[in-house]
Amino acid sequence: MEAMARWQPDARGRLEKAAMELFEERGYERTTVEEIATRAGLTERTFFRYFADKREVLFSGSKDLEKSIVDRIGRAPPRANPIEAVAAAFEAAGAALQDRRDLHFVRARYVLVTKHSEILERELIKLASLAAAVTRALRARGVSEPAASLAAETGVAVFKIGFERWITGKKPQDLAAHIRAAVNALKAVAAGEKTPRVTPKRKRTA
Amino acid sequence: MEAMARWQPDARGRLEKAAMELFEERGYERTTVEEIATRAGLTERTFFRYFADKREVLFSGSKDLEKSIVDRIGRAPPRANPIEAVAAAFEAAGAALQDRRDLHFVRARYVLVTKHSEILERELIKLASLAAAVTRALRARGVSEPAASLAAETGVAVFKIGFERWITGKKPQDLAAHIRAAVNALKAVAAGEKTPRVTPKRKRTA
DNA sequence: CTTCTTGATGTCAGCTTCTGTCATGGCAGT
DNA sequence: ACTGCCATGACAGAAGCTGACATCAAGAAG
Repeated sequence: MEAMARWQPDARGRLEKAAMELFEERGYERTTVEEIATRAGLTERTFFRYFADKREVLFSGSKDLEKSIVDRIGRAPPRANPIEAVAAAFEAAGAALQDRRDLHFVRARYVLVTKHSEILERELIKLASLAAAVTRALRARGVSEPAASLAAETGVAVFKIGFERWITGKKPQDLAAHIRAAVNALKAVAAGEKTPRVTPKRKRTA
Repeated sequence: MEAMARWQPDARGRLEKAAMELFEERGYERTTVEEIATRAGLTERTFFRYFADKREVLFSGSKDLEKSIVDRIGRAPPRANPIEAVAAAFEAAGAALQDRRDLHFVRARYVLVTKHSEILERELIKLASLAAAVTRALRARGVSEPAASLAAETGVAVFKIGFERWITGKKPQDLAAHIRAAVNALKAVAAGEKTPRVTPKRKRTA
């Protein structure tokens, strides 16, 4: 018989799993860190050794995403223009995300982000950190400022919008395709394309 | 003699002033809400009646900024293309900000935002809310999605970058000019301009 | 003038998040 | 067997934030 290890393995993973379960069962705000830790067979104190705060338990994937994107920018053809390099990197990262992550998890997490501004704040700062990393990657390729920052920021914007349209979309289209579409729309907008005539939305009554 | 009013006027303003003073004197983290309230001649509980949380005391101006920008988009010439309308609105708002706000305050606040990720998070969600408002304003003018969102997001990106370059700049140039420059750079980048050859930054040693 | 209502503030108890500090006890290397 | 390591636990406490109720001057209503 295997000797009992002193501790169950993968404390971090157990905490993440327990957290998502409880957030889905009771909602984010009505789940305390103590409950998460207990379900994972640990204590509150240990939770805070793995995660800087309660929200952080939802963001274990963000380092991978950043690394994947930065790496792809580093490997882009030497004289590709910044927008193309960034667009291709985000598109590929989108495809990877779609492949690797459970769709149920991605949806549940998206609901949490949209429903709780506390979590949205964290999401936004992760995206800002991603933009900063992309900026550095572009600078390393010789792109000057402010072009590097602008390409990075617009890349993130395109990713956000593509992701949102993908996850809320009725037909299960490809995330990468949504991102590509957003890039193309951005180019058209930035080129000063005339506003297509469309029925204006009714103004809200103040 | 004037009868003493029961309460000193402008509790909110006193709280904001006390907060900025203490943040400059001791730093953000080492200032408690109780200290802020006491300096303003109030109690902690009253602070939380005026501000949803400790960070919010630094963001009284954000509603004005949003309103100013949305209004200007609403008043742009009827068939202006989205990017131009957005760019003009942000440029004008930048000029207004520069006119109306004390430079010392703007700088001190900028330092706080860059130094404390907690505050940066709040700043970013305010900018996201601004982008959402700009999107709605464009939609009301008949701009379709995703063009409206993209124009709004890039507008915010341009504002951020213009602001940053203005506030950290050596020569006290115009904020509006920085924003205008960022818009132009963005157009060039989005048009797929060739990377200008520039000395690449040294890579960080991992 | 008296009474009533209102609204900004105070008081207090309590929860949750997050941190510092020290204790515990298997496990690995010697 | 000894020893140091290190993931975890235990505990106390600060700070942020909330709900409930009390206070009390300033008008409004009568």
